[in-house]
Amino acid sequence: MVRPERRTVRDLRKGNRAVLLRTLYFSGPTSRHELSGLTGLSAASVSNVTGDLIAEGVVVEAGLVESDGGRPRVLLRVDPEFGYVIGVDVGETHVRVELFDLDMNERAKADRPLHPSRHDAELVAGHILSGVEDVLAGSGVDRGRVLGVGVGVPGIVENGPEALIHAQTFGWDAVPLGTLLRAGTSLPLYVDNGAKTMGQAELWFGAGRGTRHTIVTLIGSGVGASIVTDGITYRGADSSAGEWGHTKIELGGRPCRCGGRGCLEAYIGAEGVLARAGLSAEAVDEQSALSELVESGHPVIDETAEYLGAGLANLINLFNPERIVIGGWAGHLLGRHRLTRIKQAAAENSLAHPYERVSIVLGRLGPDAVALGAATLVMEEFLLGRTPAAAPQSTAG
Amino acid sequence: MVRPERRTVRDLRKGNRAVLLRTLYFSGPTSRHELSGLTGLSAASVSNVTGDLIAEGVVVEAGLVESDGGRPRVLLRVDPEFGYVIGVDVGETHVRVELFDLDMNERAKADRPLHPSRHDAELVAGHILSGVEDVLAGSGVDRGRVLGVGVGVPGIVENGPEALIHAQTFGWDAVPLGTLLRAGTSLPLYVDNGAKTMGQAELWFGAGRGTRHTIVTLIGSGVGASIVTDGITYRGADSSAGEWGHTKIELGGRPCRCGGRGCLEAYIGAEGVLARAGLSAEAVDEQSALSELVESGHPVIDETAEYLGAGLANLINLFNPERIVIGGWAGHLLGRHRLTRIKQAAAENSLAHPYERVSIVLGRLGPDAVALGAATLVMEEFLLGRTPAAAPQSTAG
DNA sequence: GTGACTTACTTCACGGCGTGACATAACATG
DNA sequence: CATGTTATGTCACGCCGTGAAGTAAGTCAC
Repeated sequence: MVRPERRTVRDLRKGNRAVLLRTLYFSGPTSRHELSGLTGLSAASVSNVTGDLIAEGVVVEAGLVESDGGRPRVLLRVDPEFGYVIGVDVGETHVRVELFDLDMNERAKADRPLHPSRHDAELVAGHILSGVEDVLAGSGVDRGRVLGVGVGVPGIVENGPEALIHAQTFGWDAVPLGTLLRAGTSLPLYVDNGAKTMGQAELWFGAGRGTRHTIVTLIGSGVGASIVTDGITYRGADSSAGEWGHTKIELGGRPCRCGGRGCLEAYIGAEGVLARAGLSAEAVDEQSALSELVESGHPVIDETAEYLGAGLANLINLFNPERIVIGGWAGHLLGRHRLTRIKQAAAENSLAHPYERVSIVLGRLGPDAVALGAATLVMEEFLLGRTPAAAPQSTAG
Repeated sequence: MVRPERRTVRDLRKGNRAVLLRTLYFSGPTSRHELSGLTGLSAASVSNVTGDLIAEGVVVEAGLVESDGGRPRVLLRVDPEFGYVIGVDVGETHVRVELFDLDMNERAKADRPLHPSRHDAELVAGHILSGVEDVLAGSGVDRGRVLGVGVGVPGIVENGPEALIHAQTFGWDAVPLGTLLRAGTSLPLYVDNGAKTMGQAELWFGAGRGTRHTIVTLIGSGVGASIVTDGITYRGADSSAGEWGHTKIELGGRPCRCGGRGCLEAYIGAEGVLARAGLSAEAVDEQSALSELVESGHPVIDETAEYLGAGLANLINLFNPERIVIGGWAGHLLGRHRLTRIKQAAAENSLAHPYERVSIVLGRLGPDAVALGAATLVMEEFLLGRTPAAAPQSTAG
């Protein structure tokens, strides 16, 4: 049931400010005149609000456009140096911290290796915190100009009053990562599942750009998905939506590392594919082993394409998306070599109507988009006008 | 990507009016004072806006509440007689038209039998139109006071400029039902899939009341689902989302009437269950045959509960809902006798965390809620302030 | 150069909004 | 009937977006 909220005349301004800021951000350098057309706001209001934005320093002028007989348009853009955002990718083998300007240019980076069997929460939190210090030092960016830190983690992120993380592969059960980090920094924090952050990166800057009903799959050793419904990453009742990897595709089928049977992940996750080809994921390097199977045309790969296509078909029937993006390193590998077969299997296993509507494409950002996506969590807040706009030197919590 | 819209100071009023109207509708008789607390609006604004609503005739006073020493509160409520809504259920064997007042009390009803093999679009449209005339005559309600007609149909409803319906079981391929109806009436029309309308009925008045992340399943001869994300029925890119029945639960498994294999519907749809028990759906009466199987404890029924549970588990993993409502006549039958088993299967096949969050319950409105739900489509528009509020005698298109 | 023309932007008065402070209404109690 | 209490109505205020009118800043013809 829709639960609308009351609004005051001031929310109006906040909303229109956000509309303008977002348009400016995604449509690049734009004149006030054009903005008026894009947003539907009157020229007067555009002038008024952009005036505020310029006074705050969020927006700057960016040159003129020559005219053929009139006053030239002044181009406006979000000042990429107005603030900075930090994205963190917590993976199986590393913690990666990246600092971006508002144009999402990477300005500094820090990597911390993780031993695949040691993922203590304190260790990871420590790596994140020291990584943040590193990128601050490395870029020379003042701490007060950082709008926040986004963190993409594996597993389920339960967004209550304090984010709790349940990550089976890390042995994390209700780890309060947010609290751990907040003890070490006063920067605003946003924690989300890594598949969802990667999905948001593809949605904003990659193969999902411009779409509103989109699913970004993340196929690596494990399998996940980010589901975007009507432009918003769907999180469900407590943020664990999108566990596509553990939906059943073959009831009572192959055992999965989640303890269940017949999960999609057991068939199309890298570990599952190798196992089906008779290889132990522990004995070989996953990535090169899978690559070899693909190159050599091993029959298991065609079978995998079938399963993947059927898994996508289920998403198509349930969500009726306009685009499906295949991501993750294993997804890229399979997609590059077997996209036609995957699409064919998707077509065979979905209803004609929704299948016609969807385009299935490969991710454009590569498997390293998790940190970028995590940074967009901060950016999202900024565009909604919820971050301290003109943070002087403060370190808001 | 979120696409916010500019707003003017007038939208503000419209929005707050809608907030108030909706609160009044769902919270029953309420005083202005209480409304202020419920909506967050100031007492002054509540007075102001309710004044408008009363002047329009939408809202009426509904008695006083005794006080212990102060001015008594005046209770307000939406006038159930302000207008009327019509809901239509287009099923396999009948077209049912019902007229409700705004409190959703049924005021008149018309039934038109349909021969299971004759579903010409013109015939159905004719039944709907004559049914509408019947309920108008039967209730004595003036045509000008009808806010609109909602229609629930089987199959996929493609909501473009003109609703196109693709219903395999009816042999409908892109039938422009909206256009057909509009030729015969000038009442506002809202067409949607029957599973979705039933879902909205359960969400508003049944087992889903008060929830925001909800899935209502419709298990009859066929299988569908209505997916409510964040309070809104999810429709996807072109309204065909929720085709749960044709997701694959057993790749390459039993043939389904959709032409595919291994669809959930082939296992838990009434027709599929009977077929698995060796009965032909055409030779027996589906409902009594299934009922008999359930009563006699046929092993196929336990198996069906397993499949159903696994199917629900997939929804739980993907959507992380707070509630799942089992509806449809076959769903009721199975749920009444095998709910524990179904839940157990759902638990076994879903991740622990999202499973803990969800409650799986039986529908409360019975299988006949399709027409009621279709009427809520009109009600929804009314509460958003999009229907001609004080329709004098007109017949808006 | 200069004036006419064109286009982009700014200013301003206006009507509409929600709000808090205050006024009033409508009851119970003593 | 006075007093206290609570619900509701009124009003001036500050803020909003808008259209109309004004201003800025170019091109172009001559």
